[in-house]
Amino acid sequence: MANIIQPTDAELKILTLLWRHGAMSVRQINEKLNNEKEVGYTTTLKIMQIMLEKGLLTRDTELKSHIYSANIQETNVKNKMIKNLVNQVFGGSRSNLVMQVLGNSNASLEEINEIKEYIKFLESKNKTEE
Amino acid sequence: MANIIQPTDAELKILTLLWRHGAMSVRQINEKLNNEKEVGYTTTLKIMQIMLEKGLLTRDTELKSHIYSANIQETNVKNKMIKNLVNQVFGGSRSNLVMQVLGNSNASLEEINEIKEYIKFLESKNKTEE
DNA sequence: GGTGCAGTACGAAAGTTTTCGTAATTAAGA
DNA sequence: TCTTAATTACGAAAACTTTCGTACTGCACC
Repeated sequence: MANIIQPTDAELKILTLLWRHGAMSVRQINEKLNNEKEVGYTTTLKIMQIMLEKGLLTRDTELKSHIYSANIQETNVKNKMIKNLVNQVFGGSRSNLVMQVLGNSNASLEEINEIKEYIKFLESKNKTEE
Repeated sequence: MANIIQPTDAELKILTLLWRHGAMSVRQINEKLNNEKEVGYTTTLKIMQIMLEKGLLTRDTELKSHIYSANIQETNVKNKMIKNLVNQVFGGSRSNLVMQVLGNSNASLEEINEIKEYIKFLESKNKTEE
């Protein structure tokens, strides 16, 4: 399996938009980015061209305005980022991370219930597999 | 409360060593860093001087070789990093992060049990507070 | 065919972080 | 006191990311 590259901040924002909304032109991405923070069109274009080089994106050049797609799996990137965080500051222990999240200040009852449900689901899934 | 600065990668490594092992000289930090990856002594020194300026560290200059301490709480930094990750790629939902961690490949039974225990503890703590 | 508009390509500047060379400083021992 | 070794101070280069200006391209419309 190819090693997952850790995207930069700007790259991550673009990937997130593509994961969420599907393939888009530079113009469309740039407009969405501008909802949060003003950024020039050619800036966005340049970043996306770099991402293309790195293999983070692919594009369809049929039309005049090229259509870009993410070429890296959302789950993989997220897992990679979690792994980095866990290794950097949680001594490699994922449960330490989870406990820090839950223990922190205002983990709502709702969130905790959601997680309990999910654990139940995982456990039932494991049972089935045995 | 003062706004927590997000430390850079190099800064985070140094903070982690100070949190884990307590106050140290630049020489000592540099040696520990070199266990992982070769880095020049003056590089480490420079980073630590910058961290001092930013207020991330304090130092005792009594002795010739200055002794540095972390001046920022481990928990605060970790929470800040979690918050950033959650905002960047989990749409602000902490439970999404937790579920991604748990659901990922090989969350061991042991880890899950650890987390279940912790949730029980949180719930009992809440009950007591009511 | 010429003009204008929207897009792409690309180099280079600006900003940030990391790295390191070199000079200044201090302390200890000959 | 002089020399040496370890340390600190500091500027600047190197590396990486983001930003943008400008030139080039292709197409539609007149």
